[in-house]
Amino acid sequence: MGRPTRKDLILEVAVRLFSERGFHGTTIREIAEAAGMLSGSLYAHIQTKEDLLYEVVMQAADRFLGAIEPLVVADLPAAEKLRQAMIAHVEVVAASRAHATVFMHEWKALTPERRAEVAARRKAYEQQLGQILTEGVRRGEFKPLDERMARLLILSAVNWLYEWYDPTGPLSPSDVAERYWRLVLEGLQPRT
Amino acid sequence: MGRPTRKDLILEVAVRLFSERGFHGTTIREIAEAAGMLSGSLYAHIQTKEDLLYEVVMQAADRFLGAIEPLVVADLPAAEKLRQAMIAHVEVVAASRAHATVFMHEWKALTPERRAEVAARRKAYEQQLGQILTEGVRRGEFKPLDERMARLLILSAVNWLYEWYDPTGPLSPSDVAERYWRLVLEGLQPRT
DNA sequence: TAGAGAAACAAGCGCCCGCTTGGTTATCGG
DNA sequence: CCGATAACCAAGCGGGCGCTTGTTTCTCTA
Repeated sequence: MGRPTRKDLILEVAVRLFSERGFHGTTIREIAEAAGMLSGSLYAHIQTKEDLLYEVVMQAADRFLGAIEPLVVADLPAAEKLRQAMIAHVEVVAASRAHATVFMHEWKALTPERRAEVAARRKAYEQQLGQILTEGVRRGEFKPLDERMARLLILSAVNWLYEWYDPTGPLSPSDVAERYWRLVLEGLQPRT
Repeated sequence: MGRPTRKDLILEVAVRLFSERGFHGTTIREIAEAAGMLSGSLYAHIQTKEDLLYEVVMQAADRFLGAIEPLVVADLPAAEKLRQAMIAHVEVVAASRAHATVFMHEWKALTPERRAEVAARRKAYEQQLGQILTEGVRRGEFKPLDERMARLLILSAVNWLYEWYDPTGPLSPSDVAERYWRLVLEGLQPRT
């Protein structure tokens, strides 16, 4: 964790531009200019443009996975695990919204091998979430439910955050997560 | 109506390629080849590459809006309106998954004027959904709730469909919509 | 303060981009 | 079977793309 290197600066600039214009919509010259240099100078720090995308996407994957992994094995009720997992996820989006955007939108621009690598991380994340749900059903904390659809509903909610969540707005990450969590647990219907 | 024109063929090819590789990741020459002609021949039918994107995105917007609009004014309970709106939305995704993908991913590649036009359609759609929710709360069909967050939860679920839903799989559009609808209405928790 | 290593520049290569132009072919009603 | 019209081809323009090469400038330490 030393002070930021030039590479860090370039990655920071790249993730911002990729999130705004997409990978194919961003040129090496634009990245270089935003980093305060000419395009050729970039290549003292990177190999290819796609390497930049790969590093950004893997950084994002690590942040999301790192947020949920310690929770799954914790000794907590499933509903509480779910709550904390959602908070952690929103916090990652809040702290790295550009990363989240690139992670969701641009990973398909990677080469097949790297795309497969990212797909594996995605799957791992989904399985962690699925595990919380399965455990909750087994413990009787959740009703018997369509585990896949419930997982997809929650995943959709958190994966869509990058489209609208503004961390400078009135809702903190835990506000958002708590509200989603309540909605998902209790539903829209009044208790009869 | 009438039989498909060359323009229709080109749009069909374009939406497929845009959905697979993105707008900036697709070249005019690729579209032309997939349509069985050379790149110059395309320009007998279109003005610019971006016009193609615009037409595709507006087609998608019209399909989604056309699916929800007749429902909002119908004389039905709010929960039933919501159910039918979700079914209609999933059916649009099932029938036009490539359109849905381009609509969600590529509209930011449009010029500012056209992007604003699309944003207005999106907002209109969200307002229709919000209206159903507000009405449901007023009628006592839904508990008093955070209307914005409930709207975002449902929107996230249906807007994420293009990422995973396979219309050739075992779940029909109404299967998917019904399951989401039940989850959203009833929540994960067992009735105590 | 000399010199090494990191960082950036200047210039440009080969390629593909979106798009244009001028001419050729296929189709079909009269 | 002629002529109009739509559809397409062949060729290529100007420009921007990702990336390379050879040189210069900056910065820190010995």
